[in-house]
This record gives sequence, C-alpha cells and structure tokens, in this order.
Amino acid sequence: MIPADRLRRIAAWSRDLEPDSFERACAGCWERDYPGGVTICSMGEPFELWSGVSSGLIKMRTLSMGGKEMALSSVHAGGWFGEGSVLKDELRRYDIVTLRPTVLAFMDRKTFMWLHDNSLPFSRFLVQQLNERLGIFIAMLENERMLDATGRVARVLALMLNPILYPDANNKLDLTQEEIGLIAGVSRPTANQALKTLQAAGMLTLEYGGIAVLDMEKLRAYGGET
DNA sequence: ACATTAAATTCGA
DNA sequence: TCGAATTTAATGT
Repeated sequence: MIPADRLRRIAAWSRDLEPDSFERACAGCWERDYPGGVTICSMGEPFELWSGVSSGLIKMRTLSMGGKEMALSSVHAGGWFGEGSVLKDELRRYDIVTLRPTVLAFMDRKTFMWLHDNSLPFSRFLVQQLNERLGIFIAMLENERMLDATGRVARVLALMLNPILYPDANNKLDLTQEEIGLIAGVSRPTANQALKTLQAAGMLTLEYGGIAVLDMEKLRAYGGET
C-alpha cells in the first residue's frame, strides 16, 4: 500500500488514472529499500511484479557465455519496467541489479492486470511505453555496429532522458562515467573521451558523479534516434 | 594502468 | 558539533 500523494509523486502514469483505478493502484503497490550492488531478481526466476524506481538506479543485465557481464539497459528514478514479463506471465530473462542504494516500488500482478483490463488511461500508458521500448530496441539493433563510441554514449544519454520512459527526468543524470560505459557497452576511458567530445560540442557539461544535458536535440541526433 | 581530484568518513578537540 | 585528516570513489590522460 502506497499513500496517494506518494504514488502520484513516484509514478507519472498514476496521475492520469480515474479515481477508482487510482485507489486500486495505491492498494496494490508497495515500496522497498535496497542497498547498492544487490540482485533483486535473477534470470529464470518467476518475478511477477511490475516494478518502478522511486529513487536510485538499477540495471538489467545478462551473463554471456564465459560469465562476462553484459548490461542491457538501466532504469533510474521515475522509470517502470517488467511489464513484459507480467503481461506474458513468464520468467524473467535478465537480472535486475541495483547500482547504488535504491528504493523500488512494486505492483502485484492482480492489480496490474485489473488496471490493464479496466483502465483506459493505464492501457494507453502501457501501449505507449511498449511502443517506446520497441523503437529503442530497433534503434539499438540498427546502430550497434554502425555507431562509434561517442555515438553510442550519446544514444545512451538520450535514452536515459526519454520523456516517455522517464517522465520525471530533468536534464541532469546522476550516472558515473563507469556506469555510462557499462550501459553503452564501452570501456570507462572510452566513455570519458566520448563525454568530453560531447561536452566540447556543447551538448552537455560534466560534473562529478553525473552530467547535465544542455542540448537534448543534438544529443539525440548524434545518437541517431528519431 | 596510473595520477589527480572530488567527496565521504573518521577522529580529535 | 565542527573541522582537519584520512580513505574511498570518480575522473582524466
């Protein structure tokens, strides 16, 4: 159970719900604290909760053959994920790991399905979110091999500021250069060089433990996203 | 891989 | 409780 004002603050989708749906959402959600570096759920486990990041940062990862770790994506405050596994009622296909102390919000499957069946605003939100993810997925496939390191870093930053997936993101990202590298699939030194290039181009400024984006549009263009 | 610098933590007053 | 000193973490080359 999450108090109404709290839910409204951490979940943008809840703000458009009809009153009775909103009440159900409050009743079907709860929050939990995690320290950094902890695995929330592992690949292959059933985990039938829709999850949102209230604060902090998580990443989704898989282990490739040889045990090398491969980051797929990351979610920061305001982002919700896992709707695919909940909708299809299937096992998780990747690990969820906190990158730093994090508060997660969860919604049980029953509530999720009820909202999906009964709330138009909620369904709309889901479609939009799934569609957004699809676009990202395709963009990643297209460009993974075509973009240089700077392009990939730019893409990651643009994705992390996606207004649909992260409705509450402002223009600041609290990601270390190492974390950016992990997500972009480049080494930290390469990420550092790429960031300096982008800074020189006036798209962002570097800060300790994070970056501030100055020009979203250019960043997107560099990343090749629509 | 190493050197530098910012931040967090500890310790002593 | 404040500030200096030490240690840890992030950055730059």
